[in-house]
Amino acid sequence: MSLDQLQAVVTIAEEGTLLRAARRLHISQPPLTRKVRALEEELGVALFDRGARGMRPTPAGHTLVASARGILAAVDAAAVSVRRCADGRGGEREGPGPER
Amino acid sequence: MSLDQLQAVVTIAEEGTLLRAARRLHISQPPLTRKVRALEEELGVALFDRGARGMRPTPAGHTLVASARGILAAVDAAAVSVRRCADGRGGEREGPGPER
DNA sequence: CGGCCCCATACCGAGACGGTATGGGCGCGC
DNA sequence: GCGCGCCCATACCGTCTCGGTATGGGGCCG
Repeated sequence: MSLDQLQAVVTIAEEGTLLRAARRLHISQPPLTRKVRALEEELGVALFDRGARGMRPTPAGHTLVASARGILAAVDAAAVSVRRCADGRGGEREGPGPER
Repeated sequence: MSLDQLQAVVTIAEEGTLLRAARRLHISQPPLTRKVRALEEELGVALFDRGARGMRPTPAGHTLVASARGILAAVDAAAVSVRRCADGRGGEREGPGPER
C-alpha cells in the first residue's frame, strides 16, 4: 500500500469513473486500473463494483476512502509542521493535530 | 514523500545509525542514505545531524518522526478496518479511529 | 441494431530502486 | 602521533516497477 494508491482510490471514489480520475491525477487510465487492482489483491478485498456506468465503491472501498482522506491530510500536515520547525525558528512542538 | 521514506526516518531515529536501520528494514545502507537525502531535499530541511558516531535527528527530524509514527499506525489501522469490513460480514462502520 | 462509453489487457520504453564496490572523515586505542 | 575501525557518502550497474500507447470486450442508450 502506498500513498499514491490511497490518493487514487479517493479520486476514483469522488469522480466515479477511471477516466475522470486519471485526468485529475495527471496520468492515464490503464495505470490507474493496475493501481487499484494491485491494492485490491494486496488487501484481498474488492474495493469497487465495476459496472458499465463506472466504478462504485463497495462497503470496504468506502471505509478505505474515509481512512485514506485522513492519512493524506496527516501527511500534508506533517510536511507543513516539519518546514515550520526548521524554516524560521528552531523549536516547535509536534503539531500535525488538525487531522480529520 | 512516501510511506517508505517515513518508515526509514522512524527506524533511523530509533537505531541511531544507518547500518542498523538498514538491517532492520532488510535493505542495504546506500539506498537508505539516498532515501533520507531525497526526503531532506524534497522538504528543504535537514532531518539528521551526521556525526562520526551516527545520525541524530534535528528538531525538524524529531517532529517528522513523531508525525510519521502516527501516519504509519493509521495506514495499518486502515488496512485492518478494510479487511474487517469485507472479510466476515458485509457491514461495518468506519472505524480507523485509534490513530496516534 | 448501431454507436458510444468505460474498464481490462498487451506490449514497450523510461525512470526509479536496490545491490556491490569504493572513498573520505572522525573518534579511539596503542 | 599514528594506525585502526566505524560510519556515512558516492559511483556504477542490473533489475524491476511505473507510465504511455494501442487494442479488445462488454453493457447501456438511442
